[in-house]
Amino acid sequence: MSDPAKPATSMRSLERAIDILEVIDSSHHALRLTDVARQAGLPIPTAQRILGVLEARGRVERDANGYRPGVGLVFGAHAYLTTSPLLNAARPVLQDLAAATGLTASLFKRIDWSRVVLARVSGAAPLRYELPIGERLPLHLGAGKALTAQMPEDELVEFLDQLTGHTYADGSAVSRDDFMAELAGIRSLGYSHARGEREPGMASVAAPVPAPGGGATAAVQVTGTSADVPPDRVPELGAELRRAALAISRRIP
Amino acid sequence: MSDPAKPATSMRSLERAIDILEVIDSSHHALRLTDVARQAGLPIPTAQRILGVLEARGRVERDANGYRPGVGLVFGAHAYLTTSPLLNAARPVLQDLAAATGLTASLFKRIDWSRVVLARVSGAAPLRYELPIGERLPLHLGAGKALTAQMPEDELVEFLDQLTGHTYADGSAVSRDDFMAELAGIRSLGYSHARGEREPGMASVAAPVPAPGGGATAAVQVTGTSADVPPDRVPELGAELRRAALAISRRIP
DNA sequence: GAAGGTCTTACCACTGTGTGGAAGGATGGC
DNA sequence: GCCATCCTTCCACACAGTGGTAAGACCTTC
Repeated sequence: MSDPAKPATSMRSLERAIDILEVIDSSHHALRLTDVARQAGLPIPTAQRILGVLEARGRVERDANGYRPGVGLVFGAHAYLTTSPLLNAARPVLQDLAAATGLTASLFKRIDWSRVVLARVSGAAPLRYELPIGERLPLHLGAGKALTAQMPEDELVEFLDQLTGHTYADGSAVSRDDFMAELAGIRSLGYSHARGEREPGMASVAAPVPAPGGGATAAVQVTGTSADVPPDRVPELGAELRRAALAISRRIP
Repeated sequence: MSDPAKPATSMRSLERAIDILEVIDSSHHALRLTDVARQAGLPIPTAQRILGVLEARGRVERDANGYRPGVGLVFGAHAYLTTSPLLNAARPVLQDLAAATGLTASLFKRIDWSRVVLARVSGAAPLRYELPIGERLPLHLGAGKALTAQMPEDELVEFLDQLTGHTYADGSAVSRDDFMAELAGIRSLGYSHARGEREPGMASVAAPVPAPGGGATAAVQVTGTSADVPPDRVPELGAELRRAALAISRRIP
C-alpha cells in the first residue's frame, strides 16, 4: 500500500486521490480521517480536502465511524462489466460451461500479483446469494496457477520472490520447486487443477484465455465440491475448459 | 453531463478527473481523446494528462478505438457492496423474499434523479446470466415511484420539472397530475405497484426502506412476469414488501 | 503518392491551485 | 475539572497543473 518512490507523474493531487481511494477500498471497515491520512502517507488536511471532494462526488461515504466506499463506485464497475470486450466475449461461453458441466463457471483476470473475479455463473443454481465479482484472490492457488503458468520468465521470478511465506488452505507452505514443476505440468497440459487449495472441500479446473496479442491475463474456471469434481473427471473438464478458453479468445474483437 | 457553474470546490484537477470518469462510465462504447475532452468540457491536453494517470492506475483502459472503463473500477464496487451497512442488512431479507414469493427480489438506492440496482436475488433461478448491479434506472417507473413518493415536497417539484417528456414503455407520456395522485396512493398504501411500465409484460411491487434518520433513499422490490404477479396477489405482496423493508431498516446499524 | 484532413503527442512559460504547518474547536475519557 | 485525541479552519508560499501553440501520427481522398 505504501510506495516509497513515486515517479512523480506530474498529477500529484490526482495520484493522491487514487491512493486514498485504494486505501478505503481495501479496508474492510470504516476508516477515520487520521487513519486514511496515515495509511496513504499524507498530511491530514490534505487527506481531508481530497476526501471532501470524493464524498461530494459519491465516491466515499461518511458517518460517525469514519469514511467508507461510496455508492458512486458501482457505476464504474457496471460500465466496465458491460463494455469490456473480454467480458462480453466470455459471458455466453460461461453460461454454456455452467450448463454443460453443472458446475460454477468463473472468469478471472490477473491484476498485479493477484486475480479478480470478473464474472460467475452458477451451475446448479443455489439460492445462496453471493456476489464475489471484484473480489481479489491469490495468484498461486486454483485458477491463479493457470495464469501464473503463462507469465514471462522474468515476471515469474519476481512473483515467486514475493510469494515466500504464502501457504495453502491447510497451512502447508508453498515450495518453490514443487510450484515450478506444477507450472510446467500446467503448460504442457493446457489446464490447471486444484483440490482444496484455497477452500477445503472444493476443487477446480481452469484454463488460460490467450490474449490476442500473446500471453494470457485471463482464465476460465469451473468449481465445485471435491465430490462434484472427481479426479477421473478432470481430464475431460480440462479439455472442455481449453475449448471454452479458446472460444472466448476467438470471440474477442 | 455538462455543468455550467461548478462552485469551485478548490480541487479543480480532482473534480475534472471525476468528470472524465463519469463521461467514460456513462458512454456505452470507447471514446477517443477528443470526444472525452469535448464531453467533459476540457482542453485536450488537460484531458490527456488526466487520462494518462487514470490509465496508469487501471481506472480506464485504452486501445485503438479510444478510452473505456478499466478493471480497477471493480474493486471499488466490490468494496462498497461488501461494506455498506444497507446492503449487509438487505441481503438476507432479499433472499427470504425471493424464496417466499418465488419472484426476483431487488434492492435499489436513489442517486440524483435516478435509482441504482444494488442487489438482486432471483427466485426461480434461471440460468440466464444477468448482472444488472450498478445499472441506472428511471425514478418515475416501477420501484422508482416508491422512492419518489418519499421525497420532500420541494425536491419532488424539482424532480417533476425535469421529468417532462419522459414516457412509459408503451410510449404514452407521464401526466403530472396522474403521477402525483399515484404517489399519494403509494404513500397511504405503503407500497407501489407497476405493470409493464418499464418492460412490457413485467410487473413489480415495491416498498421504500425507511432510513434511520427519516426519509427513504432505498427501496425493495419483487419482479416477475405479469402472470407471476396477478392483480389479486398485489396486496399480499405489498404487505410482504412492507415487512421486508422494515426488517432491512431495523437491521441497519 | 501527394495533398488535406483529423486526431494525438510534446513542449513550456505563466499563474492560480493545491499545499501543509500551525492554531483553534469539538469531543470524550478519567 | 483536566488532558488526550481527533477534526476543522486559516492562510502565505511555491510549485503543480494549465492550456496555448506547434510538431508529429495516421488516416482518407483524389
